[in-house]
Amino acid sequence: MAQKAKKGATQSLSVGEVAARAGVAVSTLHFYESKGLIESTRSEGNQRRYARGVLRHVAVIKAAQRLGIPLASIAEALSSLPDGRTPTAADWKRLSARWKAELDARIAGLIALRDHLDGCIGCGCLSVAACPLRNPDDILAKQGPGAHLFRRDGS
Amino acid sequence: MAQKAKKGATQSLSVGEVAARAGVAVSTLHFYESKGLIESTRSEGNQRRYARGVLRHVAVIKAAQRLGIPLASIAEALSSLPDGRTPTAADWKRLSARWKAELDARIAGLIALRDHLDGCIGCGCLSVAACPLRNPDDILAKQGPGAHLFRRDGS
DNA sequence: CCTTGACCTCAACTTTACTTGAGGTTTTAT
DNA sequence: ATAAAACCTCAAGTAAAGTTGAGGTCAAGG
Repeated sequence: MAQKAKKGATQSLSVGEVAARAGVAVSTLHFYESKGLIESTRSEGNQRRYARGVLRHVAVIKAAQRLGIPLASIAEALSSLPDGRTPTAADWKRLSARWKAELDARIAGLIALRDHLDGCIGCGCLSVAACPLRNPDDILAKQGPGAHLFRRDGS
Repeated sequence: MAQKAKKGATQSLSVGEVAARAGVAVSTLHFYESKGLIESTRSEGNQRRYARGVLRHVAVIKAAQRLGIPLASIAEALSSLPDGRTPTAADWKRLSARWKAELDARIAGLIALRDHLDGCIGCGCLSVAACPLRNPDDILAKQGPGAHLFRRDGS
């Protein structure tokens, strides 16, 4: 549990330190790196060393995930940052605004779905062609949840 | 594509007919059956035969899925019906009311998340300990989305 | 020195919800 | 009667987001 304090040289962080401070597992950091979400340099002994900024980087990733954004989309968004730099406040503002729009859309979809459900509770027809709860061609499918709750594509 | 009209004897449906009418793939019906979500009898030649009610059964499953309910929960809910009978309007009313509550909770969680996001867009701190967007211990995590967007457990 | 604890790689496993394919049988239509 | 369409089973593949394990290396304290 307790992370042993390394010597003062905290200019770069080890994977364990990042994991502890960012609140994720070491394996997750490995995984993120394999997906191009974060970067690291290596020590002489081939161990990962991270710049302090990686903590913020991970923070952005986790925040986006809580918004329901798939990692692939997050990776894409982060790759739009110059030099793969650590997201600045301005970057975060831009990214979060973009993701907020998706969140809004999802909320709207769920609310529409709920409204239909209210009607369908009394109705009970569930017709493939006519029931808005069933019909995937109506507005709900345009932005709503479903089997593909959080669509991976940008369509 | 076009489903050839079978002879008048539509007392029981073949898997292809059910697939066409319910709007799902044949493989999906096999899969649902393997999960105990639907049932079938067999013809002399070992082919699946479904009662008409299976269409409604599939309708309920699909509707629940659109609400974001995982198949395992749907299976559990359906198994609470006497004899695994086809859901009646009353059954659907009960089930959909239950699922509506989950939907409401999810919407509330997303809205709370959005509100926090609004604040965080200007803030940008994303502190692991203090930022509500990051902190999994706050109210959002109690009912909200996240990595585990639609929780599988009943907790 | 030498034992831990932290780290390394790579492969395989987990879950959900299905789809795809191979190899073989049944039904239906002509 | 026969050919085509539909069906059968079972195994394996897919995608997302990681986790777990095996086998081996690195670093720091006593």
